[in-house]
Amino acid sequence: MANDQTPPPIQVHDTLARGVHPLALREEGKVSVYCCGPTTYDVAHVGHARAAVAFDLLVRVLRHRGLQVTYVRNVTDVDDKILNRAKESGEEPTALSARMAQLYDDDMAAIGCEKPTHEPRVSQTIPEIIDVIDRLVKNDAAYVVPGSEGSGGDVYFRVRAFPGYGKLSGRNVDEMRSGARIEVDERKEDPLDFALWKGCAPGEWGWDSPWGRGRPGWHIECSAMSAKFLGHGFDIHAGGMDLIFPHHENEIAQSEAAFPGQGDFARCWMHNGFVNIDKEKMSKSLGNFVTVRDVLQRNDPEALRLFLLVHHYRGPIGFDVDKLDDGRVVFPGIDEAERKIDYLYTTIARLDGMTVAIGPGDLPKAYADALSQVQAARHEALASLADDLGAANAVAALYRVAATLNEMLDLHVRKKADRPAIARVIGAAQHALREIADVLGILRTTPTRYQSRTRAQRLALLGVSEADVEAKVEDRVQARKAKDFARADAIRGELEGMGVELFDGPAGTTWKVKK
RNA sequence: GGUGAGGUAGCCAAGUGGUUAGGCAACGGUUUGCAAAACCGUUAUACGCGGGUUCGAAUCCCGUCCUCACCUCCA
Repeated sequence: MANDQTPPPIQVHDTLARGVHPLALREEGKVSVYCCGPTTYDVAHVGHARAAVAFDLLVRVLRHRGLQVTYVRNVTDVDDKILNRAKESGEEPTALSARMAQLYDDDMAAIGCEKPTHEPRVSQTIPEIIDVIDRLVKNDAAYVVPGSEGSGGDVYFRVRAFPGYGKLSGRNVDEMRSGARIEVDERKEDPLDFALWKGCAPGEWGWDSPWGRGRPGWHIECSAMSAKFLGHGFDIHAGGMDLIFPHHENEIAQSEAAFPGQGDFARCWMHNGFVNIDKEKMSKSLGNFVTVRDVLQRNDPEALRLFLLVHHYRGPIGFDVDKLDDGRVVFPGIDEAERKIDYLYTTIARLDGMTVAIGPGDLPKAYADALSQVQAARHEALASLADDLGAANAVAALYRVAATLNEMLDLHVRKKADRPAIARVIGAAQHALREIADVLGILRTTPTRYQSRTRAQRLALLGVSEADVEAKVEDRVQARKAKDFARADAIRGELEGMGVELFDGPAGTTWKVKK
């Protein structure tokens, strides 16, 4: 069982079908994924990072299993929030959204998210959007409300004319009506109807359309973009739980009404949970958000990614923010994750210069056991990921592999006679470690680079210079040579007070900054 | 009011019927001039509460309490 090399089939939670089900693909060997990306009016916060990491993980797991993935993540670069923000600062809306889109890309790349296959923008999809709206109008699923005083007209979706409305979010239109607190727009036939196209004045930010100048409504872009790059009936549609209603519900209505008789818009719907601060959802409107940039100023990007990965993507994450006595802000959860990243890179660094071996043949029992534990850990990691992206178990398995690796590296020093066997176990463990880390999207650089970048960051945060530390370390080396241990310990104590830890190894003294 | 998510040891966090998840913290050991790191071991008889089903429940059923989210923009 533990030696079974093939992980079980992938299954994921489907909001529409309510539950975890095996992935049933439209086309064998290929997966189409559409994920709702950001509205680019501001920099990304940890909640955005979570969504991106969750579905980057999905794509990595799918690809690891040999599936050919087309991954589309849109950029909403046309929106009233962008327009309003731009008005405040005097920046052109297009310039603002282009700038924010770039920052988003940079942030997501920093935390190990691969670039999607396509990153379409609303501003570059206007003809397709107009085409979908046009179909809806022709199908009588939408209606036009002419504009006044030279402004373009509006187009609204006729919600009650779409029988399946509410199937994703579990709502029914009649119950919603009583609970709705929407300001009633006189021009709509029904309060539930939503805008596909919003007319604007001739000079305003907008595009020409059959209904006059205007901008697309919020939901229509995803219908147009997914159709453009993936076609109707693609495999997985992903996004945050807050998008289930109304955004995703409306996408379904639009797309299925625009392409009647062509089946479901998307086969499976995956939604990630929220990041909370003090039990409340992190969000722009509440003002309780921490940006990705805030975190990366204090922590390594891989620490943020690991922190996100050890929480199951559908559950809530509590994001802790602590203020130290000296006023410094820290993120304890991210710090802990960073110490684990330290551990993993330190383990990998020990492999440097090590000769490993792979291949068949009998091993002494202790080493055969270690080898099968490594294989079991690998299998568990992949099996857990296949079961609705159980990354936490994969990380736990990764720690176990690293522990075995360290154990073997210790033994390698002590038991020279066993080195051939040890090299075999190390070879297998190294392989498993790499494979699991790659699927998770962590440990993406070399230990040397990781250590130098984190050292620089930590020293900068402490306001301590590297030269200063080096000088003290050198003093202590001299003291130890002279067997003046009292002085050596005093220097060590002093460095410790600064946040610097020392390690007296066989090759000399090395140091690192504590996290 | 409707819909959904969640309540697991000091803390974080997996687990959805039956042998230890894992991490942090703590303690002991190997190692070390002493430490640190690494490894090994120990520790908590944990599952919001009350019933029920079962040989057996954190896990299924019924009820109940609490937290959060969505129903308006939101990852």
